[in-house]
Parts: sequence; C-alpha cells; structure tokens
Amino acid sequence: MNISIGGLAGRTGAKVQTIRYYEQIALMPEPQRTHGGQRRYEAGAVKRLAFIRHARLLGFSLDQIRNLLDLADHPGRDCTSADSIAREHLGAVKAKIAALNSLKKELTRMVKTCSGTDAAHCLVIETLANHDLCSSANHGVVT
Amino acid sequence: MNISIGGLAGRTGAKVQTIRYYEQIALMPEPQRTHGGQRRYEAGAVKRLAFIRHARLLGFSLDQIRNLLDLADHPGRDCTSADSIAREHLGAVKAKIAALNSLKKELTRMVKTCSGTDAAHCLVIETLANHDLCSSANHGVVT
DNA sequence: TCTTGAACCTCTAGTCACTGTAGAGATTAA
DNA sequence: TTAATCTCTACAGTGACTAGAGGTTCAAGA
Ligand SMILES: [Zn+2]
Ligand SMILES: [Zn+2]
Ligand SMILES: [Zn+2]
Ligand SMILES: [Zn+2]
Repeated sequence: MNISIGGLAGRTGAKVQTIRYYEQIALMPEPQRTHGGQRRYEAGAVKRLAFIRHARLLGFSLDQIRNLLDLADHPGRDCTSADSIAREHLGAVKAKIAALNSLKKELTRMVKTCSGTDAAHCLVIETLANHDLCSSANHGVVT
Repeated sequence: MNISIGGLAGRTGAKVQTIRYYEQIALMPEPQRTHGGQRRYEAGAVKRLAFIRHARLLGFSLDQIRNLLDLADHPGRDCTSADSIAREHLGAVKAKIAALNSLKKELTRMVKTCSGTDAAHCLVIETLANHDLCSSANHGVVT
C-alpha cells in the first residue's frame, strides 16, 4: 500500500504528530521507511490506528489500549483479560456517573428551591455556607 | 479571635499552603498581621474558607467561587447571578453525565454480550475494531 | 531532467486545564 | 527553645498530545 504518514492521518483523522507519538510509545509499530527515511505504512496500520482512536473515543487509556491491542494481535488467546479491561473501564465510568449524580442532586435542589430574590436569602449561597443543608455527606466524592 | 494560619487550617481541613495560595489569588482577603508579620485571622475567615471548601467539594471552580463569594459579601444584591452560576455548573454536570451514560451503554453491551472464548471472537475486540457495531455515532462526545 | 514547494524528518520542550505543593533558608511566637 | 510561620520560586500531577526549529525528501509539473 505504501501510505505516507500524512495519508494515514487523513484516512483516520489522527494528527501526524500523534501518529509519531504513538510510535514512540510503542502503540504503533515502526513502519517501513523509504530510502530517504520517510515512513510508509501498510493497510494494517490504518486498521490499528482506527482501533486506537475508537478505543480513545470510548474512554480507554493508552495503557489499556496497549493491552487490548496485544490481545487483538493474538486471536488465539483467551479474551478474558480484554473483557476485564472493559469491565474495569465500565466500573470507572459507573463510579464517575454515581459521583456526578450525587452532585447533580444537590445542585438541582439548590437551584430549584431558590426563589431568587436577594443574596441574603439565596439558597445557593446559604447551602454553600452550610453543609448541614446538604442531603449528602460527601457529595459522592470517592474517598 | 486571632487565629494563626495553622489554626485556620486545622479548623477547616485546608492546608496552610493552600490558604496562602487563596490569599495570593484574592479568594481570601489579606488578614491582620502580628508585629512580626504572621497572619492572624478573625472568625469570619473560618466561615469564608469553609464556604470555599464546600463549593470546591461541589465542583465549582475557583473563578465561580470568587463570584459566589462576591455575592455572599453583598447580601442586598439580587442573587440571580449566583443562581445562574449554579445552573451553569449543573448544566456542565448534566452534560458529563449524559456523555458518560452513552459510554456506559456501549461498554455494557460489549461486556455483556461477549461469550468470553478466544480473542478472535471477542466482542470487545471486535467492537473496538469496528465502530459500525456501535449503536451511538459519537459516544456522547460533545463536539 | 530540473525545479519547486508541500510534506516529511528528528529533537526538544511546551501545552492544556486547574489547583495546589514542595522546599530552602530565615524569622517569630509562646 | 523549637514548632510554627514567613517569602519566594519553582515544581507537581494527570494523561495525551502538540508546537516549533531547522533541515531533508518526494512527486508532480514545466
Ligand atoms: Zn438565589
Ligand atoms: Zn454539602
Ligand atoms: Zn471477550
Ligand atoms: Zn463506536
């Protein structure tokens, strides 16, 4: 295929510098080079980079992606660890949602209840000044 | 009251350096000083710092807190802007929740459906390799 | 074939978005 | 006497990029 780094960038939506960075941290393998030293990619590189970008879009860290790619490179292996990476990520997402829901609840109450007259009787201000007015003890902050 | 900076820290749970930092960015007013130059706080400082910490716990930025404190300092003013800061923050929280819920949905499907045999037939790997298998086009990413 | 200019190369260092934190070296309070 | 405080400067942390300088290569058009 002989795709240049710019061609790869164009096909995947990644930036050229990002591709070089991925190579540097060994997420992307070192491609062939022209006689002059420029990178030339095969079709597999497009797939691999698309995989990375999709995983990033889904919130996986580069470290997690590195492990997932390792699995994808060895189709014969048991996929348990891939599934557990996904489950781990799902757990983190759920935890974030729970914390944010706790915040949302508190903020909603503050905003809804305030009649909106002067600051002396503003429920927003009052609540911030006095945690006892809150229903949650820790606002979902994981300790 | 004549509270030292360490006493203020102990009463509020803030670190000494953080209190100095808040003074530096004008979130906390400059306190009285002893003849030797050490800070001495009044009771009001405890309340103000507690307000800041509570608002931080609720996820407000220091900039938002600065504005909220300004309102709290002028009880006669209309509290509309305080309410709108809280509403703005609530909106940000809701947006984050929505994005995370989109992720959660996708991840849940990946994890649930995979039978967990070899990587060649792993739904986690397959989904990451092929966005067409996803139900959401953008995974809730705000563009 | 020659020219030309966009695209590529490496390497280093910076950004982002924010909010703190850490240390050094000197002084003060009780 | 000694823990606490002072100022000042610079770094941290989190993770994933991103920017620029200064030089080289490729490919297409004349
Ligand atoms: Zn109000
Ligand atoms: Zn509270
Ligand atoms: Zn699987
Ligand atoms: Zn997808």
